[in-house]
Amino acid sequence: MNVKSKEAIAAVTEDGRLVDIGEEEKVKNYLSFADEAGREIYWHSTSHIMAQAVKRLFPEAKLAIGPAIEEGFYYDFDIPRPLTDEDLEEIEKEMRKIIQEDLPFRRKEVSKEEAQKIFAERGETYKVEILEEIEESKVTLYEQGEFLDLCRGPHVPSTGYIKAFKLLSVSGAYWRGREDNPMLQRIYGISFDSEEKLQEFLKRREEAKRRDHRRLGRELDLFSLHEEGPGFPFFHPRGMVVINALLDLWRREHLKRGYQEVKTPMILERALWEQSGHWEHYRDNMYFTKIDDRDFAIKPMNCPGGILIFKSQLHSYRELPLRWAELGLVHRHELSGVLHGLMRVRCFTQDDAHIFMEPHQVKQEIIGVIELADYFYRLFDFTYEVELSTRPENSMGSDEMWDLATRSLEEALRELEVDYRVNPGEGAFYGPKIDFHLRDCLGRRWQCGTIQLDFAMPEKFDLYYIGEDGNRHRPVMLHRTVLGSIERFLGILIEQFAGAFPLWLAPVQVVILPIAERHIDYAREIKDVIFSEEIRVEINDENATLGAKIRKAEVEKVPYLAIIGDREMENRTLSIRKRKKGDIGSFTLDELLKNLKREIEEKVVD
RNA sequence: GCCGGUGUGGCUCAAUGGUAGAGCAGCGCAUUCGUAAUGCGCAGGUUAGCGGUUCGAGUCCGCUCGCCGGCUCCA
Repeated sequence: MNVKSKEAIAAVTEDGRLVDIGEEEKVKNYLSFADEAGREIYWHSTSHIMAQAVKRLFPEAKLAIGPAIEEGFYYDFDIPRPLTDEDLEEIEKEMRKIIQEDLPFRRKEVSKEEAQKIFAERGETYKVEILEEIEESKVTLYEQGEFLDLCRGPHVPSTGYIKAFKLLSVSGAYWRGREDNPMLQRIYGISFDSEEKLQEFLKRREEAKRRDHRRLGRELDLFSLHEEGPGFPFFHPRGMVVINALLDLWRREHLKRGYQEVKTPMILERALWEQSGHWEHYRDNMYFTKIDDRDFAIKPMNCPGGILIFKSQLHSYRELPLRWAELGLVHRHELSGVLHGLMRVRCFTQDDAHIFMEPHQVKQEIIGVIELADYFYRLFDFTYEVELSTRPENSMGSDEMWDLATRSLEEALRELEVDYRVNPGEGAFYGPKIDFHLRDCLGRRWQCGTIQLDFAMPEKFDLYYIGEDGNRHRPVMLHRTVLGSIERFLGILIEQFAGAFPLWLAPVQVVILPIAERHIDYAREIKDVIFSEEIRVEINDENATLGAKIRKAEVEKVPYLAIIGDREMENRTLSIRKRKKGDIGSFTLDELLKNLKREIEEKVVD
């Protein structure tokens, strides 16, 4: 938008700064709600309106921060009383008034000291605290009516610009995200430039709930969760079919890429975990037990086990890189409040692998893992986000080691031209990592694949191989997952497909529906043939109408239904119904089998 | 772990402090049916658990546990 239209809410200057309408000089273009930056301004402005409403209703409330987020905005308040849903309605009502009043957002530039004085007078202790950390001598304030906030801006010209909004939820949030700080009340909301868009958003959110893996997992009889094992999921026969179909492919692809499979015990002596550094850095997340008076730990990671295998033999440089994959069941004591269906659990199966290699092989191996992860994610049309996490505070190893490891990861990402974000201080305690994040049906991001480079563990365990020169050399170790946790990945898969898995993953691929009792024998014959072709087939011979059987199969999201009545028996054919599409016509058994096999082989995603 | 909410048959939900009920699913019987729900019947609950208030608690209060939405933390 180069011309200032009536939808314009802010502007971008030629040197790339975002400014208010009215402040603009040398404008490159104007922003509206249609622009990402415009939406952010719109949402941020709505958060100011919400804060104003809260201050009107709760004059004692103290303001913390109120940014725009990916979808919407929030504002944190320190209010003595917990807010209820009724309070939210009152706040919404007040916001409507403020929007009606069409108060202009006024920008003011003041000195930092002056700002501190203003906020101190108003009792806004959090704002004063924020000001203490601002280095610039000048700060900007935004004022609409009686409301004043410390803010960089820009904002929409006036409160009347906000056309439709809704407050979505209240929840607790630590001041500055630190556990030891007081807990504030955070109100989440969203706004749009039309009521229709708001309604569409709310509808989309409602529909997303129907894709929730926790709901579908129960409805499709894939898994269950029980009070008796919080965070420890139970997989049912149908869930295991999906997992095993996935793992079949996983094994084939790993074999193809030169991996070998290993398996290490779930319980290992505490001394091992002390040596690996887990005792020092990861103890709070571990479970412990005692056997014959010796202390053991339930493994939270698979690496020490893999290391013991490595150390069980002398290795030559000719063997490297050694790629050892392990579907390892790990247990981690996660805080009770973070458990979430299959996405966040206390025991999960990592599709782990440890690669032991020579230093010069590092980049190539990282590239290999990135490509493998990409293969799996593309298979399901997942879009994913990549993050590079650097050295955390509580970590082991030297700075040089960390620099080298971090650089290697960066180089591999650059070589493959992968877009990524840097996450400072978020690496593992033994090395930096590249993480792959997938999104669930509500847009929440979950880490799945990870590539962690580790120079520390080989040191701790004195790992070595014999080089070409006949001397001992230290291998570099790489920890990685591709799917991440099988549990989490299944959760994402369920939500991605809303339970309607591609044929190759579907727990039941074909259901045969005999129309009347006299068709059952023939239907069983057909079933046996399909079954012998390793296709997961069931027969619904219960005493119900065809319509009812079809409905049941559709609800269960079975990809193909084969209907058998008098006509089919006579012509030796099957009437085929495709999930969500309906009747697709008559096929001979051979034709059906050929089509099914092709669809399975090609792993068709529709 | 923290903040808030919440917990009634397998599932979805009813029940002014006064006898716990419905639909779906399940089971039985009848029906033998042509592309998303055939009919009738039966069974199923110490209202998450423990304690308290009360003549009387699913309902009010307290504690514990689970779950939901966030925060923090992570695959």
